[in-house]
Amino acid sequence: MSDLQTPVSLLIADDHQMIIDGIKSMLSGERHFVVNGEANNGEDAWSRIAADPGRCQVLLTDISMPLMSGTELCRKVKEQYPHIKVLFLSMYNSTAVVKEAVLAEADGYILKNTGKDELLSALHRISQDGTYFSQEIVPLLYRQYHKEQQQSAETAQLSAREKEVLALIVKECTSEEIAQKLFISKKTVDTHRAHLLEKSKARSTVGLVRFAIKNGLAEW
Amino acid sequence: MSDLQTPVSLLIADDHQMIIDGIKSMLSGERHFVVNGEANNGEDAWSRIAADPGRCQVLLTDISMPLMSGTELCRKVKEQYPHIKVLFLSMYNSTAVVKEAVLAEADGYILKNTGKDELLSALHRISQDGTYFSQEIVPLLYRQYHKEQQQSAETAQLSAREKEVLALIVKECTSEEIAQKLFISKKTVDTHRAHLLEKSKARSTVGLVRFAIKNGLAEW
DNA sequence: GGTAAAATCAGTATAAATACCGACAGGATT
DNA sequence: AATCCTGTCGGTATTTATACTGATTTTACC
Repeated sequence: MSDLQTPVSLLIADDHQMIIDGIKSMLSGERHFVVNGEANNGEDAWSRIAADPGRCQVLLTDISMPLMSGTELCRKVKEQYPHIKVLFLSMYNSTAVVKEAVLAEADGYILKNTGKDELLSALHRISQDGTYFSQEIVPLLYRQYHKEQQQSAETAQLSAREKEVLALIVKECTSEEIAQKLFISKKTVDTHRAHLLEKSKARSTVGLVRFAIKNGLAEW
Repeated sequence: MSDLQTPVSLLIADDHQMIIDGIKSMLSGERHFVVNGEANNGEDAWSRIAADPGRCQVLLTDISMPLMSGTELCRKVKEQYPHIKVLFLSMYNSTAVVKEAVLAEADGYILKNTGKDELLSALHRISQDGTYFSQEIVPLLYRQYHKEQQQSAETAQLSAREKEVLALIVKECTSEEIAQKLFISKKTVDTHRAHLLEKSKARSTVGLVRFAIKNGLAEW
């Protein structure tokens, strides 16, 4: 994929400029990698890739970003330009988020609280057609893999409708209001709430909100 | 405070190692500043400062960290070692968080989505006995200053007890449970809740949770 | 020593959420 | 054909939260 003469080109997408600048500084001494693009949101990143797909070999992206999330960005990239490798940079190590990333066909996933060395390891592995997942999240993947078809699901896979209801709950809507907005009965909303409580193992609406936040299921 | 011969020594506290490494990389070319200490939580940072107060001239710290928050760390530092400058690095630009920082006698406050240039400007200003607050948060400070004594207070200043109750609400406790934990009547908890709803302008408990998150009033 | 805010508690009433029960239609899967 | 999941509703009952009004004590501050 790359030799010493032609470094691997990177595109960094993160809404925190400090992270971008930090990574650029870290890699400034590296001859194997060169950052030749940056974006502060998913849509911007997508435009840059679409404008010149050959310019970017590895996409280093945050999960939660404005306009377009990292996972959505990843999906689009993998669909259109499967040659581009995607490495996620995330704050969260929750099972659901990791699972989302894997389903989006990510090549790697590292946490922001890891250091320079691990970043370089990840980039090396990924640019050589490998994958790299932080040590902290490997157990999550393992557990996920082995419990996938059990309904125990501490992670819970919510249906589309349930996610819709949850998003409105987080927006401070009452069941009545949600019913009106979705053109369904309040009773149906209650049923969805009950299922959400089960799947998220929450005790109350507050728990649902926490669940939504941790799993990136609501706009913030 | 410093000349070209003796660079300004920095201590960085952030639970995201990547931020620390990023800043170190950014400053590696700078002769004016030298990072000679790092910590991943507030307590660790405090230990390092207490161990050798002369080693650190500027403390660069995150707001939300495990064990001890950045604001608490700042308070202790300013109380014991007022010569140490404190620059906050934060994800949030909410009025309440900024106010907390200012009340803790911070010398500066910059957002993580700002870049290398602004970081250097901030460090220069602060190390020369000045202050530096990100452009984005200046309006917040201004507004805060002028609306301080009005009860309109879109930010709301919660009492210690109210914060205590709010923290438990976010932890999925019911009013009953909160009452038991704080050894007060459920009725009193209800009163606190009512005041919290007023001050936060929330419609329900969900709104309180959002408020707590946005203002960094609950552990996450 | 007065004033203001905070913290405490009570009563009453309504609104909202949760816990159960049961049901049925449609779609996908086996 | 049988099964499972999703989405859709209804009834009933209980628990929790919210909206009022009003009150006392403590604390802090001027």
